[in-house]
Amino acid sequence: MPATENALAERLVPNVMVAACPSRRILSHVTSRWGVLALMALRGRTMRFSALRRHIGGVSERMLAQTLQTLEADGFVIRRSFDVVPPHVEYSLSELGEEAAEKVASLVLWIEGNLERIPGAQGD
Amino acid sequence: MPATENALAERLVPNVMVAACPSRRILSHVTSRWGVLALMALRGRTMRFSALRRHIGGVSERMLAQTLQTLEADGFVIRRSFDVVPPHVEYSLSELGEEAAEKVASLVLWIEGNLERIPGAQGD
DNA sequence: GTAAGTACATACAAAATTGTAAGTGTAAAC
DNA sequence: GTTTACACTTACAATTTTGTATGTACTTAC
Repeated sequence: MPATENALAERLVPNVMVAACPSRRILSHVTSRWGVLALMALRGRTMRFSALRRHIGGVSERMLAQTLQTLEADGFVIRRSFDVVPPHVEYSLSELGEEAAEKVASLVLWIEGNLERIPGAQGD
Repeated sequence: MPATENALAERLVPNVMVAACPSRRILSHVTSRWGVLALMALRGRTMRFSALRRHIGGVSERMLAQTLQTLEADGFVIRRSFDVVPPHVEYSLSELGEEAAEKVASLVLWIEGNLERIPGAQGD
C-alpha cells in the first residue's frame, strides 16, 4: 500500500497514539490542569468569571482566562459578554462541551469516589 | 459549625475543587500527557517497555519510564521484571488501573470519534 | 473619599515539564 | 568483531507552564 493511503487513513480515523494527530491537542486542552476543573464547574450551569475563579480552588486570574479562551476556541465553552460597567461576562458549555465534560466528570468522580482504594493517594 | 468539621468533611468527601485535596494529584497523574496514553495502551493487555515506547508515538524513554513509575506508585500499573539478560520487563494494569483506564478511554474515544465536530480541531 | 468588585491584559520571573545525549552490561544476530 | 536490542538512569539544556504584580475604567458601598 502506498504512503498516500496511510495519510488518508490517519485523516479518516483519528488516533491519539499518533504524535501528529489533532486529537492530541484537543486531549491536552481538555485534560489540562485547569481545563478539567473548568469543564467540571460549568456542567449544566452558567457562571461568571469571578464565580468560576472562587469555585476552582487555587486558579489564578491569568490561568483561568487563558484556559477559558482555549476551551472557547475549541468550541467547548460559550462566552457571553454584556456591555455594562462593571463588566459582566457569562460562561457556559456548548452541547459539545457538555458531552466532553460528561466524560471528564466520569473520570473525576471515579477518582473522588475511589480515593481510599488508591495507594498513591494515601498518607504523604 | 467549627473549623474541625470542615477539615473532617474534606477528608470524608474528596473534592477536586479544593486545591489541597489529594484527588488533584491523582488526577494530574492520570491526565498527564503520557499518563493518558500509557493507560490507554495497557488496557486489557500486557506490554514490554520497548513495545509501549513504539506504540505511544513521540514518547521518550525518559518520559515513559517516569510516567510508568508514577502510575505504579499510585497503584494503577503493575511491573513484572524477569531476571534475565537482556532485561525483560512486563507492564500491565491492576484492577484499579483498568477501572481508571476505562474512564480515560471513554474520554479519548469520544474525542477521536467527534474530532470533526470540534471546531478547534479543524484546519489550524 | 477610600476601598472593593468586575473581567480581563500584559510584562516579567519562577518553576515545572520535557527532551537530548550518553552510559550500563550482556547476548544474539550479522 | 561490530551492531542491535533490552530497560532503564543520569546530567544537562531547552521549552513550556504557571504565578505575581500591575494596570484599566467605572461603579457601588461605606
